[in-house]
Amino acid sequence: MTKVNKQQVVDEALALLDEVGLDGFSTRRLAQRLGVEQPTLYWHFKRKEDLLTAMAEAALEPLGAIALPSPGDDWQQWFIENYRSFRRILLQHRDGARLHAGTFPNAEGFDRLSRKFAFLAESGLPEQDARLAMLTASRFTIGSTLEEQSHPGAEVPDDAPAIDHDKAFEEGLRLLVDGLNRRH
Amino acid sequence: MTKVNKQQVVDEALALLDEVGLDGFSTRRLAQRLGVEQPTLYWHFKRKEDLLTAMAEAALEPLGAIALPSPGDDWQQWFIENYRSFRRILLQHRDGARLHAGTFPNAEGFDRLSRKFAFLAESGLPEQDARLAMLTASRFTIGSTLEEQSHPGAEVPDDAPAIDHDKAFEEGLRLLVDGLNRRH
DNA sequence: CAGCGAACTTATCACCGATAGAGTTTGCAA
DNA sequence: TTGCAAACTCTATCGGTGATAAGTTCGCTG
Repeated sequence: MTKVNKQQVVDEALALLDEVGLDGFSTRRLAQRLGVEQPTLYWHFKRKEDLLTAMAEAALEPLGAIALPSPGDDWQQWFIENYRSFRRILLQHRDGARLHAGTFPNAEGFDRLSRKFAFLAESGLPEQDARLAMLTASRFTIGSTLEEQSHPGAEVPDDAPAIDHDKAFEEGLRLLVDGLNRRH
Repeated sequence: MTKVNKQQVVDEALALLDEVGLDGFSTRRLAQRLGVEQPTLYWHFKRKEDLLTAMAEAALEPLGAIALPSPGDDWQQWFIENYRSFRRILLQHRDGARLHAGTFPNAEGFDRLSRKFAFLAESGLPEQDARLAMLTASRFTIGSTLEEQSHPGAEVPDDAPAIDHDKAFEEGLRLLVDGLNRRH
């Protein structure tokens, strides 16, 4: 009788996700990986969705290890680097964007969010602009990573515009910052 | 033996989608709605995913009815109105953003896309900026609508920042245009 | 009428998320 | 040390899902 705890379940779940993708992800496969019968998972998580939520939070955890901005920092540089990190973390796991999309920030994430907002405000940005920029950049990032992780199979049908995702994202962020700059 | 054609299937499928959402959408429910047995659908579409693709294209069809820009038009106004329309169409159906995400533009959509791009270029925007702006706005729109259509059930947990989606989208677009303007 | 293909049916598969309820292990208290 | 309760896992089973195979009917064309 192998015993597992929540943390093990979530860790193994993310590993399974990387192997089979979100569509191939099932409680049965996960249970097999853990050397446990499938209904066992339902003791740890009431519904599959709860497990997915825990996975999404765990996947986003590296974001907590990134230093928050300090009052002296250059806000533009920080802004870009912040969403660059966000993107990198979403891309860390297969279907990471889909997994994350439609998730509420937990209490900790909320706190970090308000601190970032305060930093931008202290850097001279009007509150409204700061809030807007963060929301816009966040949605842009999610939209970008989501598209980037879609259709990883079927190659672009021949005509192939072949987007350079890294470049497109960097320049998109730059465009947002330019917009902020125009408003001084 | 009721007979159905592809168009009927897609139409009824979109109606069903609006009722039950993408997660509740099954071939059995759709078949019942059409007065037909479930495997019948597999004569019209080889896989469920093919049906979903057809649905996504049909849902986007109203976009084809929107006039393309004319050489004399104001590019800023057109740009904003274009993505405003895109958003409105994605919001037209329940889970419309999820349905659309990860879809390739078909030949017709591709043609329209290149015409829009040409219009921006003729309006004086550098090609690179035009391409970048369209890509960025598109991903921002998808990210926004996706978030907007998520968690339509569970109310924001109490602290409720209560985002005004319309306003957030409009201002996000404006920010992008401002960024373009800063580059003249 | 004969025949042929398009459209639909019945039957069935393997898999999925989820629940019920009984069994086992663990830790702590009497 | 015994005993009990909580933590954890098991077996068995449910209804639902996407998909396939093989047979049947419809409608047109020769």
